[in-house]
Amino acid sequence: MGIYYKDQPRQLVAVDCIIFGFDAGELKVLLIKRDFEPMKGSWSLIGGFLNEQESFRQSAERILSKLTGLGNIYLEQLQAFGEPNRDSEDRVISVAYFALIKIDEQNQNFDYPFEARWFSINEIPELIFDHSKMIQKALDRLQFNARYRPLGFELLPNKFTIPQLQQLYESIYQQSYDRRNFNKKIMSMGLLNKLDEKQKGSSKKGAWLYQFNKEKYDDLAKEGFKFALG
Amino acid sequence: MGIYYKDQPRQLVAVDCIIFGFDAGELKVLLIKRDFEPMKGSWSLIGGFLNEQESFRQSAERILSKLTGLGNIYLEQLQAFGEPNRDSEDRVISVAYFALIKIDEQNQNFDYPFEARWFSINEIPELIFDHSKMIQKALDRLQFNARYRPLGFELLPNKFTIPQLQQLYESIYQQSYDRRNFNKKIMSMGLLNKLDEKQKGSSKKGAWLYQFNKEKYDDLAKEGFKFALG
DNA sequence: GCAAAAGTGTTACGAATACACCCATGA
DNA sequence: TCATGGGTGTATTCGTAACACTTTTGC
Repeated sequence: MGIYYKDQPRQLVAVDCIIFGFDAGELKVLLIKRDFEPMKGSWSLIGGFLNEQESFRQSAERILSKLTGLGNIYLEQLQAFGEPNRDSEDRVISVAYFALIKIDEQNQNFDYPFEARWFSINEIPELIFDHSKMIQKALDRLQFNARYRPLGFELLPNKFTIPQLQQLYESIYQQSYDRRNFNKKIMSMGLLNKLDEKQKGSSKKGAWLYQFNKEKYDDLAKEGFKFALG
Repeated sequence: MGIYYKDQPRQLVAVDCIIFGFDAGELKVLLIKRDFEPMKGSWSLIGGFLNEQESFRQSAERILSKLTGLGNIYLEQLQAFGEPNRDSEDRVISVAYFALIKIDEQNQNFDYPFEARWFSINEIPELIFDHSKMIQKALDRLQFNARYRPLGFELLPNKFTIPQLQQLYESIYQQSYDRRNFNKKIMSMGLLNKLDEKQKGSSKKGAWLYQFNKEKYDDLAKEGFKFALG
């Protein structure tokens, strides 16, 4: 505790998380029904106040891990939101993080007192405060970054098929791509390891499974390789 | 003033500005010798505490306008920095903005009690706290964004020559480009208005002056045009 | 045997690269 | 007249875009 800053104002600081997932061919956002006042019962991003002695990222990880039970999630700071009246109750600065998570059957049991639900990005309900704006900004950032960085793989299961990857990009950019060209492009990067397994279910023929080779990407990136897709 | 958040901790919140400029063929950052404790006399970014009832952007504008006397500057939030011990005195959250300014002869008289100086990005001195990291992040962001958005023009005078624009990109990306190809590329976008004036001084022949046509860019961008340079 | 999704190859076009000479002018 | 930086065109290469048929298999 110092002396030089003692007359400066202090603010409430929160961390809010925009959690993206990909499921059933659609890009989705995880929202909760808020379980505390003000605005209890309204749809909201998940968030919480920053603890003393905790970094923003640690705070985001704590919040995410409490809700989803997952660790090791892709997390990136979006930006800070600080309009003086953004919260109806009192001035609260919010640092927004966006998270990309791999949805699968196992991790759909959220630890939350009220409801927690995935919403397609085309069907976001009305949200409290400036949370809609946060989602919009997060989506802009995801669209901008996923084009030039291999973020998409964070939203797919560890093993995925090319048609899944294509669907993902189509849902991020809300447009469709030619199958042959998409295939050629992603394959020409040499960043996918083909496995000896097929995924059935989505079709009778089944599609080959692949894994993203992060090590290879890191090596190539060091030498100036520029990922581009979408 | 509400009741629901009354037991939450409050933090000191500051805004720091990374000010980029382009001069003498080099990308530069404006730094100050800090005029208050702690770390008085050390090189630092310019910043200040967030006032009550002031947004981050307003705060950044206030800080910038006090130092440079300039308004209407390109400003973009970089991110918030919040490591608990980033400031030696007390916990201070800092929201960093990066600013792109058009350096010219008129605006070199800074209103600052100590020294304020432009440093080439290759010769940044030792800075207080995490300010070096902030500059590094800002530079990464500038490099990433300037490639796909017409940010470069914010660093050039209103009227500029193609060789100046090329030098700017060369200094941002620390590499050189072929004159003919650079020319062709920027011209093919159709975003520059050629003026009927030449700029002498840098050469005997003189180079034609151009202006960036922001309206045209905005129109094209709406229709999906993707700026790419560098 | 047929419906539904997966897989694949070729051609055409446009963008990026590599490269060299002339121009205007001040000294 | 010459040194300095400004301006420009073409050929080649590479990546992107357009396009249709065959394969597998569950029903």
